[in-house]
Amino acid sequence: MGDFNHILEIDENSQIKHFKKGEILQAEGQKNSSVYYVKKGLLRSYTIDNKGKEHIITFASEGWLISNVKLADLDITNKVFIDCIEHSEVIVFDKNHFDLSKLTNLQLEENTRLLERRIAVLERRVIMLMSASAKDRYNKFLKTHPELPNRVPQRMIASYLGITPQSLSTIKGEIARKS
Amino acid sequence: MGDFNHILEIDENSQIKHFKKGEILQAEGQKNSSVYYVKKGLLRSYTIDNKGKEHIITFASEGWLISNVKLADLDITNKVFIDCIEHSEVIVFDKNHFDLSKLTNLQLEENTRLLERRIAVLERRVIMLMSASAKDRYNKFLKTHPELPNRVPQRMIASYLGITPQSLSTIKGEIARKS
DNA sequence: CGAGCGCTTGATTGAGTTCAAAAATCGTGG
DNA sequence: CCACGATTTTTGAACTCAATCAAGCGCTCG
Repeated sequence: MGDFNHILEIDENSQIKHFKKGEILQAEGQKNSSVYYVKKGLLRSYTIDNKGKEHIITFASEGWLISNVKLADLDITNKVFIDCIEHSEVIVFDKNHFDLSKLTNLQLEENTRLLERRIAVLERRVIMLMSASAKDRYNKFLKTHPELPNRVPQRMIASYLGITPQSLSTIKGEIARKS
Repeated sequence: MGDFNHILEIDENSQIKHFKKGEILQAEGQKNSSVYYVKKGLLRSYTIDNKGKEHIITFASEGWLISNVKLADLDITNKVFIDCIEHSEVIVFDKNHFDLSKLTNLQLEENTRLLERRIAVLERRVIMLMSASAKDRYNKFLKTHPELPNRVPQRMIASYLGITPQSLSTIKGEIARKS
């Protein structure tokens, strides 16, 4: 994740916690949303659409931050869940830790870089979803996250790619048959 | 766009410019990317995929900022174009204006809020693309951008929604027939 | 050992694309 | 201001990719 040392300093507003596989760190609409830094393990954030389907927004493995975006000024509230795919060791930052007015200039700069990185990732994902076939998206996923297929159930990868588990299975079959 | 007065202060690094319809403000891979605030008119940012198809990332009408995200630390460079849909009056901020180390704390806070808003919008778009049909996406678009259909060619709306102009035309026909 | 969950595989269906051509609109120069 | 060419939009037919429906297999965990 780089060297965001200042923003990740552990202080009175943060603590190390352990979560078991399947544990929910943050449920929908939770008020005081935290920011989580994954020391070890694997988390995911996802929403549930109005048809009851899960859509994974991000995976966060070792060294990554995960959080819901706080939107004081916007009526849009993305109902986001965060839970645990593997047993994980996580630094939990109280929202106060990321309270802008309490941050130093250096911390704000680091935070900005984190946000910009996230924007770039999201933009690329939007473009992928609009332009690439399911197979292309899966191949791209394998390139950018080569280690995840071993750690994440297929159905979650499908959910991340925006396709059904059945389609992903078929795609995998086609790829395997070629080689 | 809210009240981002501090970050939008005009200084020696910014200037007001007029652009004609069709003019390109920023071409792919341009080094010193600027940030544009639309006083009047309409801009768009878009990419071109490897099949040569345009995909619109954002529309920016009066009161909105538009820019490419700068990613010093990431190998990913989204090749983004910005051009003019209507004759527009734009404040062009030199990249130095948004040079983090030169910003005050207050400006950094405002910048952070802008970035977070953008993330929320992008996340919702990702979820939309993964869960909603073309018709649903179009209806949602009409709700959130009721004025744009009068100002933007259909094919660009289609490009924004991730569908072909033909499909959008068909969808519009269906909607019209119902009422 | 059996129940349940996840993955695979195949048949069918449907939303959206592609290809093609006609109709409408826009823009520009005379 | 009109006319003509260019671009956009509409419409229709054929096709394609991925979703849905459905059945069967294999593994794990209780």
